[in-house]
Amino acid sequence: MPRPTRESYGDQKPPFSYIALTAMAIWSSPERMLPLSEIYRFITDRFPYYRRNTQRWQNSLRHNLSFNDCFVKVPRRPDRPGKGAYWTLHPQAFDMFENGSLLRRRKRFKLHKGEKDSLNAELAALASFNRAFLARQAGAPPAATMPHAYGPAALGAGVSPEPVEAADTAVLLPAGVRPRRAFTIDALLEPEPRRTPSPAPPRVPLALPPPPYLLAAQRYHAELLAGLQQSCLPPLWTWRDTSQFSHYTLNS
DNA sequence: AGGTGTTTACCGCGCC
DNA sequence: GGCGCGGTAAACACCT
Repeated sequence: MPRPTRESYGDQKPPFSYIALTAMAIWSSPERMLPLSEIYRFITDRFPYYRRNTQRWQNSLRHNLSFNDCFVKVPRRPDRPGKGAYWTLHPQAFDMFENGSLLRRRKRFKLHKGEKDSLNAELAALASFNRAFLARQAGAPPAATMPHAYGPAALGAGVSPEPVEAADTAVLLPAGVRPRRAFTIDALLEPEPRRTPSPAPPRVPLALPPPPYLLAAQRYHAELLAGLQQSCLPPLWTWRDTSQFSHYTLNS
């Protein structure tokens, strides 16, 4: 039997779940993260079936994004304003699909409470970090330092979820994870101690050199994403181009 | 206002 | 029959 291709679906419903479709969209993006509108666009571009009844399936898709721990909502960078956050995949969610087949899901991906709490704390901290930068940019009085003192290292996979008390706010942190640097605006504004170039440079070159706090925000964001995604692309998932999604598996 | 995100509830299906 | 998963509907809150 010939292997079905992307094109062969035509107006037929593709055999992929919303989770698989969303994973495809995220995987196929250069930064491995997309805003909701881009996920929609990926799907409607490739699968004509989803150009109809958009309200129905988009509601389902949003439900999946929120409901499944395999999807992680990453706050926008301050220099990329817009509606909604970016969505990416949790690094530990990669064995979700059997042999990389997007048709077969092994098991539902669920984070333990501790892991979920520390991830949420990290992301919430990034969001407030971004807000503080924007406030500074707007000329507001110097924004207070963040109440937490930890960095993106907390996102590493496979860490134990043992809770740790943070400064003035109880924040769950994986034990044994040392913050790369203090999570304060001032600390982040300091020159990088010794670091390779940022893994996620801005796609569009800026006309003017961005102010230091913006660079710091970008750096922090890149660090966080690197922590999230470095384990996202094991050799099994050799990446070529999105045409591979015309097959059922990513690594066939 | 409309898009985005969260949550709850219900149903159908396949598997054990 | 119970359970897990996927799909759908819907209500609601929040944000741009």
